[in-house]
Amino acid sequence: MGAQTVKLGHVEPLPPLFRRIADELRAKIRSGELAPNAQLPTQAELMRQYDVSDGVIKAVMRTLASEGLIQARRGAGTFVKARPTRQRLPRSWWRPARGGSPFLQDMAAHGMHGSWAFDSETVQASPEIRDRLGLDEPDSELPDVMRTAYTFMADDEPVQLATSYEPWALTKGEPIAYPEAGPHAGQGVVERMAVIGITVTHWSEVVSARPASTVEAQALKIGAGALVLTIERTYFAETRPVETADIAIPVDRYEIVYGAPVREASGE
Amino acid sequence: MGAQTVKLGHVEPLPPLFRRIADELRAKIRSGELAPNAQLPTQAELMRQYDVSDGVIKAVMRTLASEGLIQARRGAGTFVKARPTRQRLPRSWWRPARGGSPFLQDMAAHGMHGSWAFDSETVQASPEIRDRLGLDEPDSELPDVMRTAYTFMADDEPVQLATSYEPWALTKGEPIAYPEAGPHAGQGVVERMAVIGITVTHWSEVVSARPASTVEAQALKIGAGALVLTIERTYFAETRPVETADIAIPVDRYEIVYGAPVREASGE
DNA sequence: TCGAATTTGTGCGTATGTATC
DNA sequence: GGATACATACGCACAAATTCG
Repeated sequence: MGAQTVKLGHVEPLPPLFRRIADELRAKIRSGELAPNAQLPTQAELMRQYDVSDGVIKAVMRTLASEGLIQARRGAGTFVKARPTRQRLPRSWWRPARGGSPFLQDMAAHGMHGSWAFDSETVQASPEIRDRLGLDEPDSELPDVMRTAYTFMADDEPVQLATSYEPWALTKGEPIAYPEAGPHAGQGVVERMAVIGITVTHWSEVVSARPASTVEAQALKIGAGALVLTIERTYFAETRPVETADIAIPVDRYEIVYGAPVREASGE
Repeated sequence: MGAQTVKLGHVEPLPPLFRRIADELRAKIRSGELAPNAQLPTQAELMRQYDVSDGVIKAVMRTLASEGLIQARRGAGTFVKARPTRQRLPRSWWRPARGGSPFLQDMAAHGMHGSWAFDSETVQASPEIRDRLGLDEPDSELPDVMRTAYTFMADDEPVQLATSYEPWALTKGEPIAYPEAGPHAGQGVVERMAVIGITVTHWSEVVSARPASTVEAQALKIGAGALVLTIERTYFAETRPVETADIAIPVDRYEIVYGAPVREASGE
């Protein structure tokens, strides 16, 4: 049963020059003819080889760079990006109800050393965050969420940016009001909520991707416009959202892994 | 006395022109001053407004387009992209051991009509696929995997490309050898494997993102180079991989959702 | 239906800035 | 400092798609 190709009555026009050249170079990279870390011919050299103007070659370079295949270093040259078996950031289906920071657990399970920096303050939530947390319109200027910005590091390399939001109405005056201060600092949302009698029952993560913003690129030490995976994570106690977070992960160095068991049907 | 050069600490250089202009336009879009579906000034107009050359404006447009904020239509103009509340593709933690195609179930659960096209053939696996399936080097020219290429549609719009690989050694001669033929056509991997006595115990999905290839862009009806989320899915029977698939999903129209319960610690 | 005007896409050539070797 | 190499910017020409009288 081979592939079926149906030719309709119209001719595909040739792709533009820069795309055809990009295709050629991409093939050479994938085939290994251009090995990882090898230097590509200089742009001037490529202009001669293909007999095109510099604009075309630059478009080719932009294309391949946006695919993460090459990296240009000003003054040095353009190099095939080594694909050093991207680190995997496990996001376990299994989120234990006790046991400390999920991030540290995941890191430890994979032999990495995790650490983080943070910054907490109470603010008024944006409409989107209000929606995700199921909050009403604020009727005053008072803050309605605790916002905490995290930078997570694995082996001293930044791997995640996260901004977490918790309804201030839930945690105000509680010992866990500041996620990273007090006796329960550094623990996960599940554990901290348990302290104030809230049982987190499930979580949801919405995964997407986009180019990094300027600030994200700086914080993650990646090039401007490099891709990041984005995760909107929300923890629920039954139907009520109790925490939500925006997470950004650079896609060229890390990939994320989900997994779960397959089970016979049962009540839940 | 000769001229003295005094270094006053370190001055951040201004971002390049095209980036500053892109920042300005991005802000106008986010603030709503440029509403969704509104037409941007033409490139010629922008050249006058900012008093820059056409190359700069084109770079600005490329930048914003790559961020998914605008979309240019040749001959017509450039428009702010409406963000039509992206459809969510649920990827349930819960994969029932019985019940037919997971894709159809997910679609039905969200009130969409799912359908798909496919093409199966036996081939020799690439080294990467061999690695994911735990297969040995082939010692002949004989095929070692069944490859099936799928195009999944939701409400007649392509939403996923998937290429599935199953070890031929497992399924050769079995009634489920061809995933989409015979009495068990259209069922999920879990169910089909059960037919030949293999119990799928868990799954793993590695999520990443990259620009779409030319063929992917055509199949998904998206622009060349638009972003796709990629998933490497593998089903396991205990420790043995029994199926793996490469999945591509356009990021501008769909986002994927994972979720699971939080539970007290127990054996598994 | 047709053609002209408009608008974006591709390509060419040149000049200058800046980082690296 | 000099040579090399990529990044940014200017300006022009033409192609391709759309719009509109």
